[in-house]
Amino acid sequence: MFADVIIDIQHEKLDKIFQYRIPEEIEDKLSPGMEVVVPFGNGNREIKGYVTGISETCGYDLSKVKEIISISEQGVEIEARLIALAAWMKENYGGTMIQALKTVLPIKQKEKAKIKKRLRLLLDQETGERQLHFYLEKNQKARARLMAALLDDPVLEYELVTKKLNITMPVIRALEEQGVLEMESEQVFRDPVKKSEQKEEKITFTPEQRYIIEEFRKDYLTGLRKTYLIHGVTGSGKTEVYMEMIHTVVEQGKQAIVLIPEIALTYQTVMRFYRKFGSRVSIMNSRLSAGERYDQMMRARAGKIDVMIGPRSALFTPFPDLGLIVIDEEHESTYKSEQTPRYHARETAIRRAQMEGAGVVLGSATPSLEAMYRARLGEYVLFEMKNRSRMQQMAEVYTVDMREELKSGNRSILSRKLQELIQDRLERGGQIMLFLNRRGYSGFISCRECGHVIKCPHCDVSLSVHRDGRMRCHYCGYEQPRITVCPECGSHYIGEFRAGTQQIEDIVKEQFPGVRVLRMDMDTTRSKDAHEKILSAFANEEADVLVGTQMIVKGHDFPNVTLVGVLAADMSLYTGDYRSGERAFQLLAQAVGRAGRGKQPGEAVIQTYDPGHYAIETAAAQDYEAFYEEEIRYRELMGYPPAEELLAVLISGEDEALLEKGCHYLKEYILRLTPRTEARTVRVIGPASPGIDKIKDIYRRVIYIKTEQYGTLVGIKDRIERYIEINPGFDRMRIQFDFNPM
DNA sequence: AGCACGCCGACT
DNA sequence: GTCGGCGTGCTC
Repeated sequence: MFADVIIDIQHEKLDKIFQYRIPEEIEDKLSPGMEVVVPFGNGNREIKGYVTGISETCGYDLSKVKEIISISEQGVEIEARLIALAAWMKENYGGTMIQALKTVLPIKQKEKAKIKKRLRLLLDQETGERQLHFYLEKNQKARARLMAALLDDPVLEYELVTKKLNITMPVIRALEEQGVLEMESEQVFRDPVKKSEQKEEKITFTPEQRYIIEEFRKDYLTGLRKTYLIHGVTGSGKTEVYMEMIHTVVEQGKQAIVLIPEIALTYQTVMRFYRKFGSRVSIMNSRLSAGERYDQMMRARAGKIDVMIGPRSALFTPFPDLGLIVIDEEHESTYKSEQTPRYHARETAIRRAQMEGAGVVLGSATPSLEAMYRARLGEYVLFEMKNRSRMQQMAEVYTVDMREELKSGNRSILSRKLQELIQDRLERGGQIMLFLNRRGYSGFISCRECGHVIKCPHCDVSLSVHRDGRMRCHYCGYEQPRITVCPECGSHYIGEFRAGTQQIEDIVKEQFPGVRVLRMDMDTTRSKDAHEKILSAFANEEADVLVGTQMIVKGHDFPNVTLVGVLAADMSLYTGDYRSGERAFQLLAQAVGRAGRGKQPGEAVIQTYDPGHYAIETAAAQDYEAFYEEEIRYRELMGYPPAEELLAVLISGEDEALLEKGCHYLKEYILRLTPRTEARTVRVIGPASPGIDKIKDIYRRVIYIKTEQYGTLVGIKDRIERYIEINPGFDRMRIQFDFNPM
């Protein structure tokens, strides 16, 4: 008997299956999912590996096949279930089995968040120079190269040294022994949440809450496992409902996973779970160290935890008896993975639940079109929560047409209505949130005369102007001084387009002297705890106005905020993909929902150049149903998901001409494939450039395939995978699959 | 990633 | 000649 083993070495070239002979003594003990020790390489050094399958035959030269040394102590059956899930992911989302496995195995995750190693120079500049001369004299080129680099910059990333400088480990070790440098690895440990007072609040549920809790309980206790979609307006108390459901599950001796978008994973939310479930709750977030993450997974596996809260990756927590998966803010795009396999946590959760006999609960104030569509089809049970729980009223919303503002001579970014309301709030001591989805000091630069936009020479995205007078590319970091003359037509009428959060901050300060403003965007939250610091400062009413990007509208309750201003609603409206309407609606609805979370009623102002757009109209009216009806009609008409299924085939490579040719052949192949499969119902679009068609000198193209059956797309994906393996030229391109991209 | 192997310049 | 450093190729 032979075992398929994936070895525990982090390197692309070794990212494949190796077959080993299974010694007789362990033959009946070994099963897929177990951790084993195997001999590897010339020196037969002992390496950990994971068994993914067992077979009678061996596809490799038998004389070269080695034997498994032993089974690692921890090897448990739970991973076997996750391997089945990984296989499903590979099948449905594309990529290799290894990629899928790495996504799913908690052990692999530990490696994924690899520790950054660095080299630090121990000598001072003078001794260093002498050492450099010494190496040069002895003609030790590699050592000299490293030494010179260290003299330039005394701390170097290990990756940079090995990849860019082409220095190998023995060289580094030699210098280390000579006392020239030291290796250091950064690893930050900290407690997930400090143990604090654990007192359970007595909550009285609204009739809506009670109904859902009871219905779920009835189903669960009679052994029914379904997928539920809770459509609950902001402030309707979804979290309390989740907690009661989890309580039901935990009572039965089972465990629950709660997925939350990373950004909403706040101290407040977590504390609520802590108060209810005490230390049987564990939290995972990106700030936990690799080791700590691993510990959490092992605690879960050992049955020491009942509830795991975390982002997308927490979905693979190896609980011994999983009972429920909750996905909060189900519509968030962070639930879709950006790396192969590009899985969606919603679908994958439903699959895992099915395999392990668990239930799934999806919750959102603005459910994704997909989820609502499935609910309407009867695949999910739909629950509605239409009332805010603590007798709060919905905010009053005003839509302001900015074209009218301009006509009346108001050239400010703030409309008169908004200015008036800000003034009113400042006088009455209420807090204000101003929301704009753009980063930096201002936007891109364009020529008023010929329309030319200044772009990054490598990435084909517009450069952003920063306050220091330089223009930067947000993808590759390229920068150049600010331009004053149009390089195309020579015009001097060239300038910034629209404003950024920093500019808004300045304008507000100027227009309302003495106002206390906090700003939250990519620039101000770069440092570690900046995010929480800004939010808690605002919550403590240390500022009157919070100006920010997307991140300020997600999941935070500020009871004293009674005015929300959306400064440029259109910005998310025309991003050139079919989800832009949905995204705009969600963003606006969320922003509006931030107003009036306390005792006082709230108001919101939406500024737009297109007040008649259905996404803006329905968001202002806070009418999800109306939005859904309009949007689904558009999707059905155009054949977009969820009405039809869409597969994006992403093709990238350094050679543009080769890429064009590859795309052409690929499209031809797909077209040849389709008449045999599903006649005319399969449509192939492209190849086109995705939004940005060049990043870091790598060209990108995309071919879209639309059809009614998901299965058809999976079939096409399989055929393409085989096609590119057989045909030459494709090895110099990268091909990825993205099902129903977000 | 980490090990063996083989090439190549420098030094006895 | 031989020693030691450095690049290359392979791993079931």
